[in-house]
Amino acid sequence: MSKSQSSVLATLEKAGGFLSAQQIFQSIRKQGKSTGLATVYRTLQKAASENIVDVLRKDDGEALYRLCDTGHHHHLLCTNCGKTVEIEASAVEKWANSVAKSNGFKKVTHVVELFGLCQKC
Amino acid sequence: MSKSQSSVLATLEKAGGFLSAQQIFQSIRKQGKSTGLATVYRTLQKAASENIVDVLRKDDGEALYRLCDTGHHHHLLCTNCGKTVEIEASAVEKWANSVAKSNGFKKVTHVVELFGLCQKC
DNA sequence: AGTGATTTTGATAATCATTCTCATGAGTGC
DNA sequence: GCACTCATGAGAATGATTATCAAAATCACT
Repeated sequence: MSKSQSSVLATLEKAGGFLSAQQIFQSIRKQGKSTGLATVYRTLQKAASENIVDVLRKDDGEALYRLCDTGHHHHLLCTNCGKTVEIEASAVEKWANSVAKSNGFKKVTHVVELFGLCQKC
Repeated sequence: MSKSQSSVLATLEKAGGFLSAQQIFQSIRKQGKSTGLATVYRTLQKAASENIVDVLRKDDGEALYRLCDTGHHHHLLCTNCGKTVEIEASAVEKWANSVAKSNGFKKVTHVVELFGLCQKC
């Protein structure tokens, strides 16, 4: 892991929540370190494909990233306060794959997100 | 409702599934009708704010739209040709509700969509 | 129908996140 | 030091979405 790449992950770790690629880029620059957007995106892509970070999208389509060391999972998001709960859903994974297979689809990905109001809200 | 606007909704109705704004635009043009991207987006935005259409986003951030007064179900969508298969998923419904309840969430809705390449593509 | 006012349209330009390109630089082994 | 590989990052390219704005359609009223 190169220095540039660990800056990206370190930034995410320090934030402890969701950040956009652009925010990460600016944050690293503000620390005086040299980096480029391409590197940030590359690192994030690789980390996402290795399930090191979680990706989700804001309403306007911008991607947000967060460190997640718990493998593939989904989210339960409070639509009021933004609180998120990570969900284990191996049942859903299996279901998605079998549905895809029985319809002749390949390279299947899935989106499963739950929304609601948490206890406080 | 103007003629242009109903073309957009009619296209969605005929498709019965998710379409991107770009697909809708091209589909209307292929029918020989005159339209512009701006109009398609405007119509879609308004319809979304009035809860006439559902919006969700593919992995790459592109927005997909669907008329949303049809009964609740999910889709398996070909990311290449746009073919959609409707999926019965009562198992997923139950799972979503139980997950929500065990986390103290109320008024839960969910987004479950599968993407992949169909046999032809 | 005529007229002036208001709304809608759609071609085009602008924006913004993301990806691509490629010359440069850093690191590694010999 | 030297050759070689691979990551880097500046800038260009891409693609969806949004803003602009003049022309066209529609409306309200006579």
